[in-house]
Amino acid sequence: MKNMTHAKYLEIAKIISQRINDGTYTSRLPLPDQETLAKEFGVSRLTVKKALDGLERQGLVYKQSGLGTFVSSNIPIKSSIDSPANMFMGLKKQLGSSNVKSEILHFSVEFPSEQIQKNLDLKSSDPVYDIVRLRIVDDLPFIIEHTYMPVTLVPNLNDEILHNSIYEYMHHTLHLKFGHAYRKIRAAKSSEYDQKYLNAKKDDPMLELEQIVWLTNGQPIEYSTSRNRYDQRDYTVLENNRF
Amino acid sequence: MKNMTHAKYLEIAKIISQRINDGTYTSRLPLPDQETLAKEFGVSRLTVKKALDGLERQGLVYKQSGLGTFVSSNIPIKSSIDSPANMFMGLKKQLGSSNVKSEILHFSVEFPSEQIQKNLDLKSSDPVYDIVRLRIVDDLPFIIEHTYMPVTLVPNLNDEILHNSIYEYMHHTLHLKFGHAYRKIRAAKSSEYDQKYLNAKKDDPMLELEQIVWLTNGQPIEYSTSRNRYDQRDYTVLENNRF
DNA sequence: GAGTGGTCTAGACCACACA
DNA sequence: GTGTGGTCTAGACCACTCC
Repeated sequence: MKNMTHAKYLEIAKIISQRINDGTYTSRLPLPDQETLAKEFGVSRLTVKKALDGLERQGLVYKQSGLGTFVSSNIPIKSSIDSPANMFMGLKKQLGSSNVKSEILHFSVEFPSEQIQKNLDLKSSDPVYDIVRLRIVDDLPFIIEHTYMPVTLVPNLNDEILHNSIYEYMHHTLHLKFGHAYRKIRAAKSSEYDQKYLNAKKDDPMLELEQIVWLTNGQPIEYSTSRNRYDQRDYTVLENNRF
Repeated sequence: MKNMTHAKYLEIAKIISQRINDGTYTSRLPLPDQETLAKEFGVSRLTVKKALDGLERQGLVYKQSGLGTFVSSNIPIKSSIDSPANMFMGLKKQLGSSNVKSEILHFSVEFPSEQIQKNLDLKSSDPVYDIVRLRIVDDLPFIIEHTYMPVTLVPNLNDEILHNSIYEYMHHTLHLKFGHAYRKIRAAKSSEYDQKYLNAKKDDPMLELEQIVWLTNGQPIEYSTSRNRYDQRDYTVLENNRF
């Protein structure tokens, strides 16, 4: 079947990445060559290459023309407060089984300001949600998210969804698919809001993420800023020199 | 010629991205379909697709199966202090024609600490450079970079190179090629160093980038931390939901 | 020379959007 | 149905690395 979601190259990438995880292929050593893998999986060499290209962009392997494909070495500076900046998921999914709750600090529908019109490509007559949530992880205040979304693209948003996961609602109920995002990461001084809800001290630096997220059809779906205390989270980027 | 650096798909991607820049293809409108582009460039459809895949990962276009390929809309929250976190280049190249100078605050060769051994995958007997530079842009202090590099991989480093561009030396003289990097971005309190050299006030937050960079052959080439004042720079990530 | 990954083609079929 | 992008193949040749 040539279905996108069951594409052979995705299956093969999954299998190979499992083999890297379970130690079948080990760090700094070469994988079997592409022809051999193609025979094993009963596909053409190009399909194997496509799988390996993806894994290379994700940093799991690297290739050297004329030599082979190798498993990347482990990353020694990973830590528990690392949070991938290159992901499309809500806090709940990102933190796995952790206990994530949300307190709604503000929830309204408004006509958008000029800046929000620009950021979400809207007319002044297109209403937007204006949402401020305090996300609480393991009963400790963790992050303040201020989110704007067009009402027409995300109908019927309500308190219950806000207390759980907006992302899950968008994906599983509305079947919206995220395409790309532009994220900006900066340091900032703590505001009264930060001090009140995140227990930040007056001279505690804050880490802020500002982003616009687009759907696969090119429409902006979200403009938001998220702030956390400097000692509770950092953002990581895995970058790759491939086209 | 089937040379990597003159690959057809790279040429085509370059031409298409120029056409996006000069307005031949405009925002939110479809490009010619892949078959038409293939005929125009005298290549197979797959080669055109490969070019478009790359441009899509870079956020310049987005594709919709069954509909076409479209030019992404402009990003309305770009600002002058934005600095792409997903790039392999030194300050000089990144800031273009700007006036970048470097003051050497520290330069020594040492045996690596345990942490540095881990970060650069070295033995305790492999010497490393320990470099601290203050980067000055348009005569204003901008960023403090603390860099460790293995001596064997970057021989003959000297004051003159440090005053100019280490990256240029690595690329053009040593012909080293960067493969991937893991970067960590965090907020921090200002240190005495920051206050002395970057004119940070005591309660000014700092933005810190910590990174490991690997060559295309899997060897770690650099471990570094860079700090700037919160009001002088932010990092941006363009992220993409593609494999 | 032998073995590896990189590029490219021509052709085929599938999935999806829209009329 | 028509037109779009997505996947996949078999085969070819090239560039690079090591022996």
